[in-house]
Amino acid sequence: MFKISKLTDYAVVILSRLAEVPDDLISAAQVSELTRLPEPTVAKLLKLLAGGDILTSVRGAQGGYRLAAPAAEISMADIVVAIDGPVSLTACVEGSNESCDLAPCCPVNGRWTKVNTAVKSALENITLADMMPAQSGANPSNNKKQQQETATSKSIK
Amino acid sequence: MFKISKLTDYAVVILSRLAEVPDDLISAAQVSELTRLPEPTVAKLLKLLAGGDILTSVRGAQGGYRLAAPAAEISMADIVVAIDGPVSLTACVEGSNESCDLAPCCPVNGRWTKVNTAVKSALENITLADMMPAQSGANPSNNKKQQQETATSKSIK
DNA sequence: TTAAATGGTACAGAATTTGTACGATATGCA
DNA sequence: TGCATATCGTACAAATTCTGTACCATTTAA
Repeated sequence: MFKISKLTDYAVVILSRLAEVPDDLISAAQVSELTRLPEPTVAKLLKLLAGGDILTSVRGAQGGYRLAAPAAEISMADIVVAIDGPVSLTACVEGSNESCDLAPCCPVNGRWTKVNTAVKSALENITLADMMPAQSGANPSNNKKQQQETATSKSIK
Repeated sequence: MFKISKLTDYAVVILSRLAEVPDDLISAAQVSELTRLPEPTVAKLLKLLAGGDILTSVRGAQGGYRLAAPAAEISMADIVVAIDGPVSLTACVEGSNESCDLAPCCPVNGRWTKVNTAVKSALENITLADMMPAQSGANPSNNKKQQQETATSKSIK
């Protein structure tokens, strides 16, 4: 159904918790407690996020994880890539080496690239900071925008 | 991996074939032959597309399918919705009634809506015509629209 | 040296997607 | 009227992918 994986969803939950205390080093066990997510899953996600350079990890006793950059500099695209791998909507996207049996006669060969690029830039323009609840001084002007979604999709047809 | 379903991919292949002969009525068997896709799968897709008002169907002998609108008026969002259902990246998106166990303590509650909207509008700004190979006499006026997409998604943030 | 914590790999269960089949319904034609 | 053609709707099994968990190796502070 064209959805983001549950793990990516969890990742955002974890990251926004970490964004609240950007200077503290937090262990997987603590993150699990903060987010109420199962610890093995949390550990796996933290590893993936660290591998994607979204988190900085410190090994050894008293170690843990910390955001590698301010929340406003971490895009949704970064997170999705870290968890789910490169954004490639189909095998037909340029750069993907997967073969397509229909390639010779396929009329849309290579065309998905446009869609792929569009979706990717949509994800690049939303940051972790945008995903966080409006903090004390933040702007509370989201409600209007959210109701647009229905109207927008209707207007197409 | 954040990808579009294979069926949606097939659907675009089918639709672009049909777009080449917008006035002809074509049966599922013929579409199968044109696209080299298995017939049962083609039949299923055609049904879904007809249900989504992307194709017009004519029942009975000499019946078949035909595009319900010019290719330039069919957006990728329409196609994705017809095949995969409404675009809802996670359960947390407004409008979805799925419950989320973490709702009470979830810091990103409702925030996915922004991402959802951004992705949706990216899909709405690409039409079936954009997915087709540049035809001889076809109107080559799609390019402008495609550059808008980036601007559009930017304006979300 | 020991305990705390991450890093990497492997794996079973669950959920989703994919592809297929079958009977019902509608239409054109002889 | 009766038959052949072709869509419509539903149901289902196989295959793939996702999800969650466990285990052991490696690193570092005390």
